[in-house]
Amino acid sequence: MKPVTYVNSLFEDFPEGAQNPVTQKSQLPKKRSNLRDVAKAAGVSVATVSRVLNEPGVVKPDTREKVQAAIADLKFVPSAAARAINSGRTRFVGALIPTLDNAIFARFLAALERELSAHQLSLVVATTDSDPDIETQKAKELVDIGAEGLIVTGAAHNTGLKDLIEQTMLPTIITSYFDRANPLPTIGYDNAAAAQIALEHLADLGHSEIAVVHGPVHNNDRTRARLAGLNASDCSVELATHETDISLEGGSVVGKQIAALPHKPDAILCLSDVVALGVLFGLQASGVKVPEDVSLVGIDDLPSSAVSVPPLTTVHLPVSTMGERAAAALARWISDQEIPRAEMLEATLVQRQSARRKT
Amino acid sequence: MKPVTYVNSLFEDFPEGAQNPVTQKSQLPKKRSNLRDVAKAAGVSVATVSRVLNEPGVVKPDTREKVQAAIADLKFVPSAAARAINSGRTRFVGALIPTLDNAIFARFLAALERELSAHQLSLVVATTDSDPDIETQKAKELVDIGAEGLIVTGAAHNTGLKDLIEQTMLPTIITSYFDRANPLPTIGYDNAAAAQIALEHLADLGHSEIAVVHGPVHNNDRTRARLAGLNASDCSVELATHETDISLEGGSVVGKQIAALPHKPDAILCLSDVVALGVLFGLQASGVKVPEDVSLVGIDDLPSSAVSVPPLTTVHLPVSTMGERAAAALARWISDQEIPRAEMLEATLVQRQSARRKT
DNA sequence: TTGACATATGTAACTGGTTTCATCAACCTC
DNA sequence: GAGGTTGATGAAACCAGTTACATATGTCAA
Repeated sequence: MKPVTYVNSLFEDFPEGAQNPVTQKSQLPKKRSNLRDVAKAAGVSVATVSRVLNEPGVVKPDTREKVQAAIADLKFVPSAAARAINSGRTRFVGALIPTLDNAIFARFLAALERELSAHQLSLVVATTDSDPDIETQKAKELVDIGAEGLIVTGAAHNTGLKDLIEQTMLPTIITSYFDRANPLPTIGYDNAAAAQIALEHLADLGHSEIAVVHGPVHNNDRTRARLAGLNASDCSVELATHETDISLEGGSVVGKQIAALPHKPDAILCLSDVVALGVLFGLQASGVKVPEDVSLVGIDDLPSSAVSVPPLTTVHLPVSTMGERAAAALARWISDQEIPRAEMLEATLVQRQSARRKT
Repeated sequence: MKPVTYVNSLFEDFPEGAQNPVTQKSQLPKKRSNLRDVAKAAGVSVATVSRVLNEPGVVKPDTREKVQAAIADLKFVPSAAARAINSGRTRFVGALIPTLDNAIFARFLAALERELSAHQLSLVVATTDSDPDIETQKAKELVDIGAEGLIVTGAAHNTGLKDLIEQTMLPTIITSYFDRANPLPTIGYDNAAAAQIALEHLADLGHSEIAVVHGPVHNNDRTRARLAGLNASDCSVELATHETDISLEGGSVVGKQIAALPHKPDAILCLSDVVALGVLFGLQASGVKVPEDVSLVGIDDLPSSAVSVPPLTTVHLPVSTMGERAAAALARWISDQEIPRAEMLEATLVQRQSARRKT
């Protein structure tokens, strides 16, 4: 074991301009003190120190004070690992998400973290870049450092990850996706239905030539499910699909392309709001007006969608609720061995001003 | 110790419509197998099993295979805690950030996580809502679960956190802030200078009446530093400050307020880009044109700033670089006990189309 | 044939906590 | 005053790994 050592001057000020020069190592290993040290210093047994830490009520007040003094004196900090080895609990779970760059995942994580925190669980975040191999790799790392459970995005994973989950029997919840028949519990929404809601709204408004802008279908079952929903719809519309990056830039590029089209579509359906906002910017930069010249709808309902000009008609995906539910379900799975049931959350249309009736 | 138990049917399919009903607990505790079990099954000693796990090269191929077979057979997964207790390493660090809702932190985290991952470190995220008490609380939880280091935002923290860091001697790096004289290493930019760059640009363009829109100053030393930079500037301009939430909505509200003003400012300086984009939306919704009627600049340089209409002139803050540097520095601090030096990253003006010369 | 040395494996101590069980004193009851 | 109960504490086992050291076997040179 390499003892962690410190330079003593860490908390002293150093002169201005003397660009903190401490690049040498410490001379005094000054080993971190442990339970035994504290027990010796306080003149009690290790059991008593442990009790002071965990059930202070059962030790006599003056003994307790002696121990606490020793703890403070030795700057004793209990080792998380040693505690974990006995309890079998590490008190954290891992979340595997494609990216942090899309606000939708940031919102999801925020809710997840909030609810996990309420259950005394911390959250380790790992981004996968939508690559199943990276996903599996990161999952292994999470297991390796002791994650007690996993939150994964979508239902498509490579066999490495499935094997890992099966072998370790790690409580794992699938989010952003709903499938009652999945062997692992899914907590999410029906992506196909969400896309259909958006499409039907456009059809209701009288639009029949619709451009669909979506992110990469490769390695993304949510996008594929949404596209499948569109194709399965019985609206009599004509769809032209455009694949691009799920980013403002990606959307903007497509927006400009569509603006340059000799024959423009009646409406544009973007399979996520970031892309929709990007398309809006791209159109506006090209002088195309929304919704006067073309209607635009998205899916997600990001905060930006409510304040953009015009505000974006979109399908609200309850990602915050999803985060809360997933966190609560995982917490109970871990603490009570209660396997969660699948939960479907409702996606709902939010009508704003970016889509209007065809004139 | 509560053994973690599982329902055996977890990976079996269940009939459609029978909404997975497994809410009962398992009958067979089926204790997780450990090193000793594997050793017994393979007919070798625990040391050999350990070697197969950690230095496979030194064990004879056929012994190794026997052991690996036993590992696979018993679905053995080494305990992270037991490993950590010997190595003293838990292989993860914590990051305390105000919120995930602002894309600037999401971008920072993404870079941080990427670089930490390259150093075999995982990242535990904790959001503080800019509340120093929550921050301290979460920091304690992070230490409690074994974080090997900490990344914190800004230099203002309550004494609880400072004591914790001092007592545990936990490697801790301050980001989003630069101060060579801080006892803890800071890796960030000069917030005052960043604000001055934006202000000087507006002054250079001939603007003299400038509205400043900023987030809450309470508990936010970065905002305060930026405001201080503005006040310390020798530009002969007149500043009117507006405080609002750091969000699109917050900015939008102020944008509408400014649009309704009988006497409008020449220019608007927003101390963060989210707010600037919100202001832009608010102005546009009120029929005020940027930059024709009023110039607008932000600070941060978010992806959205490059594609908005008009694209936003802003001050680029190198948060991705900051994330990488902080991760690298923390990783070396942890593994080599090498205390990082403070690093100042340059903030630079990015001229786009939202600010123009006063006519 | 023997000593030197490398290779492969096992034994047991060790990490830093928690927890069971035993001990002992003080108090209460009959 | 004997016997039972309660409260406070300690000794030692235990968790699941790693690792220092010892041992056994095999190879090669002298």
